[in-house]
Amino acid sequence: MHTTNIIKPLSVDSVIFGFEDDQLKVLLIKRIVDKDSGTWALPGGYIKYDEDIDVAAARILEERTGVKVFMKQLGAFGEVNRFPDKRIITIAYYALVKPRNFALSLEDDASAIEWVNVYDLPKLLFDHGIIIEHALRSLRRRVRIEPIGFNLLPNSFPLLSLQRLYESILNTTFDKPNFRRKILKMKLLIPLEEKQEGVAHRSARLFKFDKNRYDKLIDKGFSFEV
Amino acid sequence: MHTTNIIKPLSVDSVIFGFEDDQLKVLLIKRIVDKDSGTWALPGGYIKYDEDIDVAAARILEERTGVKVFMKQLGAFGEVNRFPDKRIITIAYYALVKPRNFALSLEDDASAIEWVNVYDLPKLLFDHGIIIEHALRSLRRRVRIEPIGFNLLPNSFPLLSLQRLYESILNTTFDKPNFRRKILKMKLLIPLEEKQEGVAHRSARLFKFDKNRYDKLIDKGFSFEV
DNA sequence: GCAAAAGTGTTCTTCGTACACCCATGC
DNA sequence: GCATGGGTGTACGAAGAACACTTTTGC
Repeated sequence: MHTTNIIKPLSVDSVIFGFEDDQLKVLLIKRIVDKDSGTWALPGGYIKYDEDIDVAAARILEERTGVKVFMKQLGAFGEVNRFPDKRIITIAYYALVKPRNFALSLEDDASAIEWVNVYDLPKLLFDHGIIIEHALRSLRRRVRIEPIGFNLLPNSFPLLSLQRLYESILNTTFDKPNFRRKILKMKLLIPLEEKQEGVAHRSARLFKFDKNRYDKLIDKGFSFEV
Repeated sequence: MHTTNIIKPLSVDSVIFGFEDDQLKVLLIKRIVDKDSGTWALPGGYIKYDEDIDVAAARILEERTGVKVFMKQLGAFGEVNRFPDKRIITIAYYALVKPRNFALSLEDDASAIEWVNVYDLPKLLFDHGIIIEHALRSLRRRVRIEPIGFNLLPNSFPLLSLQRLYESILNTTFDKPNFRRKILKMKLLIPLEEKQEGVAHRSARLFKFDKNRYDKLIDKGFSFEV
C-alpha cells in the first residue's frame, strides 16, 4: 500500500455482502502477523489526496480482496474513540456481490480472507461490528424497494432461491405461492428454457432478472416492492 | 470560530428543513463581505480533533444560526474537485425543525440568514445544491415510514396542515377524506379541545402528536406509513 | 348567499394472506 | 412409497381510491 499522499485522518471500510449456501454473508479479513492478530476486520484503507472517495473505496477493496465492484456509501463513522490512539474517521461503503464470480485474492500472505455468516459474526476490530449492523439495516430498507437482491444471485436462478434470499436478508419467511405470484406479476424476470439439474425433486424453471425491463417500468412510475 | 485543533480536510454541512407558509424550506447563509459574497451556502464548518462528528455538526450549526437541534447524518461528499484549491471532504447532516421555535442569530454582521423555498433555490456554493438534493431524497424516503413530519409542525395543528406538509415534501396531492382517515386510524394523534381561531371557514380541531403512543405501537410491530 | 375548509359516508377495486391441492423427481 | 420442492387455484378480508354530500364559519 502507498503511504504517501494520503489523507491520514480519513479511512474507508467496505461491507461486502454475498449469498452462499442460503446464507447472507460478509467478506472479512484477518491479519495474522501483526498486533491485531486474531481479529477479523472489514477490508479498508486510506483515501488518497487526489482521489474521489467512491474511487478510493473501490480501489482499496480490490487491493485487499481482488473483488472489483462499485459500492454504495453507508456514511461516516466518527466517534472520537472509535480508533485507538489516533483520530481516524472512516467512511463506510457496502455492496452486494455474487461470491462465485470472485476469486478472492490476498495482497500478502499475512492475511486470511473469508465469507462469514452475517448472523454469526466473530469479534471484530474497532467499531466494525457496528458498521456491519448499519449496513445490514440499510440493506434491509433498500432491498424491499429496489431490485438489488438479484446482485447476490447467479445470473439464472429458480424462484425459491430468490425467496430464500429475501427471507435471510429480512429475517422472515414468506408464503411460497404468494411470493411467487408477487414477483412474477412485476414482469421483471425472464423465464428461461433451462431447468434445474441434479436436484432430488421436480426441477424448477430458471429465471433471469431483466434490468432493461426494470428501467422502462421505472420510467412509467413503477415501484418495486417486496 | 476556533481555528486551532481542527481537522482541516474534513468539514460538516447541515441541511435544515423547515415548514413555513405551506412551503418546505431550507436554512441558508450568505457571506456578504468576503469573496463568496452573493452566494448562498449551507451552514458549515470544521470538525475539532477531539469531537464526535455528530457533536461537531450540532455545535457548528448553533454557532452559525442559533439553531440547536440534533441531526441525522446524510453521508460524506468527497469528489476531488468539489472544493476549490484544497481537498476538503464534507460530511452532510440534516434535520427537521419548527421555524417558529428558533430566533435565528448570526455570529457576525457579515452574513445574512434566511429560510428559502426548497423548490426555488438560488445558486449555491460548491456542491451544496447536490447536497440539498440528496437530503431531500432522504427526507422523502424517511418521512413516509417514520413520523418525523411532526417535527416540522407546531405542537398542535389541524389535519389539513399535516396533509399540506406531506404534499409539499412528497410533491404530490392527497384526497382529504382518505388522508384524514388514514392518519387518524393510526391513533398517533391526540385530539385537543382547542380549535383554530380567526380563520375564514369552519374552524378545525387541533391535534397533537403522541410520541409515547408511537413508541408503544412500535414495540407491538406497528409500522408507520403514509 | 358565497367561498373555503371541516368532516362523514359509501362504493368499487385491488391486494395481501391463508391454505388446499396436484405435479415431478430422486431415493 | 415418501420426502421435497414446483406450481396452480381460490376465498376471505383489509386497505386504498374516488367522490358525493352535509356542516360551520367569515365575509
